[in-house]
Amino acid sequence: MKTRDRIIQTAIDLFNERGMYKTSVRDISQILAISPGNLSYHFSRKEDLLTAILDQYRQQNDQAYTGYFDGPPGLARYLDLVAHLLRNAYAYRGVFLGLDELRSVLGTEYDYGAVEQKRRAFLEIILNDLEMVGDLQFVQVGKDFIIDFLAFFQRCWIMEAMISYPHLGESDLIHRYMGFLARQFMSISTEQGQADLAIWL
Amino acid sequence: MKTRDRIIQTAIDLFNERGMYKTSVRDISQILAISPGNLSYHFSRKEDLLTAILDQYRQQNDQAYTGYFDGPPGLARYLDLVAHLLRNAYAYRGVFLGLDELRSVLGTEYDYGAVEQKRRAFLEIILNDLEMVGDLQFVQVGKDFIIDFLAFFQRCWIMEAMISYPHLGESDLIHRYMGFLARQFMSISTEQGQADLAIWL
DNA sequence: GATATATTAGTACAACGTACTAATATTGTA
DNA sequence: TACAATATTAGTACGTTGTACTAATATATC
Repeated sequence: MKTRDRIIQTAIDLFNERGMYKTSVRDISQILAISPGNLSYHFSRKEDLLTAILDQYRQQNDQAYTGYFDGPPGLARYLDLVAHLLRNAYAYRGVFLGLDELRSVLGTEYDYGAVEQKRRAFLEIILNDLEMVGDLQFVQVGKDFIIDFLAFFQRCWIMEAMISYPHLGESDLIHRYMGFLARQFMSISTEQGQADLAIWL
Repeated sequence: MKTRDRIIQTAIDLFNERGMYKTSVRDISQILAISPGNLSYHFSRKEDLLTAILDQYRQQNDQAYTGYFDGPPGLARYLDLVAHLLRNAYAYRGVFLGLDELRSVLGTEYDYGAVEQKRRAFLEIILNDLEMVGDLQFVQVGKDFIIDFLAFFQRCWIMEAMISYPHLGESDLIHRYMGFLARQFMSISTEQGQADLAIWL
């Protein structure tokens, strides 16, 4: 394993354990038994390390999405996708709690408006498909609202989870928040779709 | 105005402008034209300053709640309360983005589980009242889910707002997120209640 | 096998949070 | 008013942080 990748992995671990602002670059280099200068060579700024971690996270998220789009649409498969995304976010939870530092990275490195647009476009396609196959119906609650809700939910659940339920482990959190999501979907599911919600309720 | 209060106010301003982790105690003391040692006298740790700011925030929030409970229950009045809470959170937005540092303060200084319980108890009372006066009905969507939703929404909206819509000002954000909330309430509002939602849609 | 490049260690520096001491203001009491 | 006790202030010092820099070593390329 290359030093660069070992740095990233160690950083993720420490961020999850202690939080970002309580993890120094010297902590990371000490655990890896390399010099601070070495780490500084691979990531001259701490923000560069953050960017690399975010890239890795996004890549894994994208894989999950393409995996979903490779198969037939269906509420059960979509919920599995979301659960996958939640697990992925949990694996990087330490980074998302560093919102403050994250923001300055996002502001400079990423065109966040574009990312947001892309995410919403995906959601619209998915919801349209689920409507088409007869799992969802948007009569009482509008599609636009559900898109807003899902974007909000996927962005923020991990922060609320770490603040409100810091004692819970991964599986408990996934169960709780998937249950929350499933209850929202109750309001827009057909009888056929509600069968897929059952396992999360 | 006492030095202690001036420090708090300046800190809030700088946190909102630059973010917490880009605001040093020396920045604050320089703006106030006092020595770092003076600031260190009032708040020996930066976390103490954070705690003081959070106390002030909570106090203003509590006032808003008691103001609501002093009057008759009603969906319109409740939405005004929420809008008030959102505006208050916006005023302290810089602090909430410092989630990482915030968490270590919350973990030590506050019994956050208790705060959470209290908030949910308030929400339950409010929703019961609104059901009683005939503004809400929980047929399609359960009351427990709405409580989860509101707790989630109130905790996290400001973070999503600062990430996704950093260019928007206070009134635009309030309008957007109150609209979001109102659309969720559509699913649980009676015809009578829907009249109160109109101004936020 | 020589040269160029990539990687590493070691160190230095400014800025940070914070602790400490000495000086000055303010307050309470006779 | 005068004096003691306390509260507040300024100034400074210390260890840690992110980061930049140089010199040394490993690896790759021809």
